[in-house]
Amino acid sequence: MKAKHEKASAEQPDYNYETLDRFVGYHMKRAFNVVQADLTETLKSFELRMLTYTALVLIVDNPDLSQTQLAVAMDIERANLVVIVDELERRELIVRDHVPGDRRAYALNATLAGRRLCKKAVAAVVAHEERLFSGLSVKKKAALIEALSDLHVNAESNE
Amino acid sequence: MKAKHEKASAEQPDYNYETLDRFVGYHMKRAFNVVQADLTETLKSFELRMLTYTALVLIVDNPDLSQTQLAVAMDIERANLVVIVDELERRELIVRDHVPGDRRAYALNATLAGRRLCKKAVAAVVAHEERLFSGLSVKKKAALIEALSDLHVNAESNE
DNA sequence: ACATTATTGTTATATACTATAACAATAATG
DNA sequence: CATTATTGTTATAGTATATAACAATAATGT
Repeated sequence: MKAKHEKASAEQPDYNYETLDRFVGYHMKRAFNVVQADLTETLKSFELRMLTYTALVLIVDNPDLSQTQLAVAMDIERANLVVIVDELERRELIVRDHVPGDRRAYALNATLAGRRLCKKAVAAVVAHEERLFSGLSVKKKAALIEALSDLHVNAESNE
Repeated sequence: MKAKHEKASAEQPDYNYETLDRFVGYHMKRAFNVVQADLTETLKSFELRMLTYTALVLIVDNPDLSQTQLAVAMDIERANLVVIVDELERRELIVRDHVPGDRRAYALNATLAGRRLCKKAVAAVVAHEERLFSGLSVKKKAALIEALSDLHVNAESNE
């Protein structure tokens, strides 16, 4: 008989997950934890976090975006966007350009340094996903993306 | 031309997501946000959060679980489990039973009230998932679960 | 039997994410 | 010109997550 402190075999989980295993949401959470942990490591060398990375990518792909539009695109509250934009601006990766005719609004634009860092970070995230999803066929990966995007794009449409 | 403050058509998102859309992780995050928001609403009437719900389910399905085992099962730090178990204990949904021969450890067990609440909460989560994934065929839902669980179960095995 | 090492649960602390409310400045509307 | 709405910001609170350190206690090694 094993001593009590010996770790249970990793290949043979000895917990009863029968209830939780029925739920897609549970698997989504656990799987996303794995992805997020690896993504966090991947982005660390660029001194980016998931939110600042996402914001940078969206600003690069959508010149002249306003903060409100960026918050909507990221599905976060406007108030919580401020520190994200502040950080990207402080690092001179983006600028808050003034909008002619509207003194309230900014037009967010990436700098050259921002676009360069973005390109590198995207390449690193591509490698991170290739690593994580290497066991998934191209067909299954496409199906996964389709199912997940159906879920959140439809939810965005219903807002 | 539309006035500037008019909301863009919801059916026709006018953002360029071409970079982010390539990433499974991005879709996982966005889709999970949707699931989590609905789950939060679902659990609110039971005064449960996702973590206290998960803990309760695991304790019901695994009598005599230790706190360390529960933390492992939930993939969270032992330190962060304390307030979760505290709350379930305070609500008399679970008890911290002593372990004969080991004064350090507890055996976590659900009370009758805990099992009853768990049963109702699980039923509500079943309905929440049926609502959210109604557009997904049974086959596709199974494929989604398989892909996601492959990802996180494999990661758990590699720890 | 005793010293050493490991485990269990806890406390403290820090960071990040998320939600809500309120506000000033400014634009749009009536 | 008064009223309403928008943009961005500040403040605050709650939750989740990570790390370090510790006391009490069990397991291990000699």
